[in-house]
Amino acid sequence: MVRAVNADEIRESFLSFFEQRDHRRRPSGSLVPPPEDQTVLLTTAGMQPFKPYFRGDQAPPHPRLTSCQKVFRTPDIEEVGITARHLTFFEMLGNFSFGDYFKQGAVEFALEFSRDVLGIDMDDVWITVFGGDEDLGLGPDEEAIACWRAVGIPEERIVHLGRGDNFWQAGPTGPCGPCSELYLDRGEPFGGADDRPGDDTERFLEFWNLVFMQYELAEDGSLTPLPEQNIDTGLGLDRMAAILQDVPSVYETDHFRPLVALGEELSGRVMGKDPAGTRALRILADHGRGMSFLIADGVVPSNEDRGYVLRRIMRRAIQQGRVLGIEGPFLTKLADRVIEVMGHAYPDLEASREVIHKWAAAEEENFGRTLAQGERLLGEIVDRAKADGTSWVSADDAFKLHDTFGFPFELTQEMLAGEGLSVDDEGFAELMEQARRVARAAGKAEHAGEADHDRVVAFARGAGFPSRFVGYSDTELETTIGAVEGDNGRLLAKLPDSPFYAEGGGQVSDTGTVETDSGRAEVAAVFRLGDDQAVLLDVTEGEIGVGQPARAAVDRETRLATEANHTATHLLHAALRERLGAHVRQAGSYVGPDKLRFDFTHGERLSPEEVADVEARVSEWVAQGHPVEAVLTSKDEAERLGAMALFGEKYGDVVRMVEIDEVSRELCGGTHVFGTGEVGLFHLTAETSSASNVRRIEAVTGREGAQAFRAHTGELREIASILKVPERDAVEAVRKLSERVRELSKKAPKRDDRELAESLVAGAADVGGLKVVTEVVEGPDPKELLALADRVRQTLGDAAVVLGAAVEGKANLVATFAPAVVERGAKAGDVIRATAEMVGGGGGGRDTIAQAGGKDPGKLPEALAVARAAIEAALS
RNA sequence: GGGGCCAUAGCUCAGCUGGAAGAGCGCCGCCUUUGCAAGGCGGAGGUCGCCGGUUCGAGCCCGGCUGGCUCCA
Repeated sequence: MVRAVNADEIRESFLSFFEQRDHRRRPSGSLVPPPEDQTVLLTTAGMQPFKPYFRGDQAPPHPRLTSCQKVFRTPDIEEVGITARHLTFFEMLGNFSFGDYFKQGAVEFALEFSRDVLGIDMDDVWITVFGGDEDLGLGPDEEAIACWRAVGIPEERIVHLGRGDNFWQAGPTGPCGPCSELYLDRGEPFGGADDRPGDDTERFLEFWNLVFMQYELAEDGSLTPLPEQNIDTGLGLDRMAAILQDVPSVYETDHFRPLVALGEELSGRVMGKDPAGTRALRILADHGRGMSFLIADGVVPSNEDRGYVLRRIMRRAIQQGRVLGIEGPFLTKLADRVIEVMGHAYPDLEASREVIHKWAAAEEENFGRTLAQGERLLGEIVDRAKADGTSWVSADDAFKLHDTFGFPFELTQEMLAGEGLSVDDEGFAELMEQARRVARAAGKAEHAGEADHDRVVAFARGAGFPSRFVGYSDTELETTIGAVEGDNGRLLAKLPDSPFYAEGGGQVSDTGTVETDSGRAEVAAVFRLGDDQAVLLDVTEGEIGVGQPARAAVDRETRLATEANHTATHLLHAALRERLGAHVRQAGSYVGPDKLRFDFTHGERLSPEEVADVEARVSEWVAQGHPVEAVLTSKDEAERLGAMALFGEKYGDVVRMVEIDEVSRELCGGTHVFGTGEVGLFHLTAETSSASNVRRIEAVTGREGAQAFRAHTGELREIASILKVPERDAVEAVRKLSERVRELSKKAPKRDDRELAESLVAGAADVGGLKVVTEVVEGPDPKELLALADRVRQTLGDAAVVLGAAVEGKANLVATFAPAVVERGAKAGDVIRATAEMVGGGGGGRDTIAQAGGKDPGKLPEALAVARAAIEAALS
């Protein structure tokens, strides 16, 4: 190797290399994809933020781009720590061409950078190319082969691989193309003499993937050439660092060594000594990075979606910490170490330190509870197994522990081993696979609306002109019907200028009307297509045709209500951050004319005080009448001003920032009122949760708020009038009333049944030396009846007492037998059942005490005669 | 998007085939002790999450709602 290079230098030299070759450098996008991209949970490739450019939805700012992109991949999570190169989180360097240079250019750049900048000996580099595929109807990628040969790679080091390895596609349809990879041959110590790239051995290390996007894959599997050919490449920073630093694994590079060292310091273990410890130390390092970066991008540990991905790596890290024998919490230390190593390259990370600490500590505590519960349950399972004398625990038990209670299987195994027990691993794996299958099958049924969306996109493209949204300033305007297409009795239309807001950023689409000289239509839907849009019209009168001049008008009242809610959403967001802390981040929202719903990251339910404070703060800002203004600015400038970016920041140099003077700045494409005063009455209607660590607030404003206020006032007035107190005293009055009710029911004069009891005692019969009472009494409810029977029996000593009473048209029966009676063969349960039958009911209980009831109180005397007979029969 | 589970005293949880709501810890009072920790005795504390159904009777069975935990996609 020419020289050892640290990872930061590799990153910088890559970006500047391509910058010097007319590529524009772009910062890494968030790990959280923008909301428009529903196809992935997390950013998994360098090209992902550029998807709109690759798809042609949006023009790239420059035909050549280069970036170092944060990516997170979970499919290989099980491999992490076991192999020398698998990671969940890593940085992907890439150069991109949009209709500019193609295979030859990409190959030349890759060669030049590898050889001249990285100093890699090209004699050690092997190339793989797409070798053809019958299903696709494609032969080997001769063009790529020619390119490589042109730069001097000999034929024997160009390996043909199949569709699985060297053909790239993002999904079942869409842009795709062959790819070509660069491998470094590390020689025989790392593998056999016959090994080839693509074999899964350590000898050949893949370090750069060049994707040649040149086809569009249709649903029927056919390929059509793309009008513009694109280049997308990916070079894994950490793998390259391992190569250049001449270390056997990515974990020994300068980006990882300090992280592994932390684990070593905390545990006293050493990487490379034993497989389990090595794996654990590596997992700590990898997951520590992933955790820190995910949280910095606004993800919180949760039971859903990307939050679940985060929770999983956090819990795996905690678990591995236990394997290492680390005492106490350590995730915050791990995060600090990650920030130390990466913070200068990613200032967001440094800025998010406190938030990362908060969630790390919270998750450790949370998982601690889960583990404690699991340990208790497992203890019970162990006790049961020991009592049964088996040495075996069923897969069902272990799976339930994992699936329902979140207790790691690994821990189950370990704890059982400590008790000399074993568990059915295979059965467990099977149950696991079964659960996966079920979940996958269930997930399939989604994506129903996508065909519709595709059709709308096709229509919009076919129209040949974009629709400009002018609704920020104009809600009514003269335009023309640019294009139409029938759609199930409705009309899909495109307006060159449209006042209608298309759903986005949580805000719902506008409603309104479109009128021409020949017809009138209601806007049924507005489709957002990147910066473009299309409207769905319900024609209510006459006809509407292409080319007609038209008047488009937004339903102002609805729009205004929506805008009030949107501005209130920003106020709410600001108030929550102020009151609860900077960890509060928007996690989804709904802004409609009827209400607003705001989801945000926060660990626990809001206390009544917090809710009241937040509500008061928002109302204060409303009353102060702050101006609201939207400004177009650069992303950097917005960031400098401290604007809150929504999750999944959008690319593009120009961003729209909504500024509420002195209160908040947020990047936001929605429409707002001009001043906070227009929000009117802000009223919080609900505080719930939508996933763990995500709270949901619903609120109303303006007219709806006033409506809620009137309703509540009405109710309060009614309460006050019922209580006959002034409104302001209603709460106190209710409190007193409630206390009084409580006192009264407590002190309620217990029926004085002493006399009744005495007379029953006096009337007791003697059956074979035991006292027997079977009587109908007046009045008592079941509880009192029981108390009475108890008193009688206790006075009599060894006695059998059966009492009946009629209450509210029903018969109640109770039997209480002294142990001596039971010993002689009379059981309260049996007697009461026979007795209850007479009154058309049933009953039961224990040998000494039993209850019953029936629907026919008139038959009580006969029933008690039956009881008497039954007791006598049993005792004789 | 799908599955599993939970909700009983301030906390952690028992509660059997439906038949008188419990334990441990915590809290209050008294006793013991030089003090503390601990111990002894006594006590307060409950809408069994909410609504409905089945039943003579529901903490327990059934349905719905709400809240929470958890696994998978």
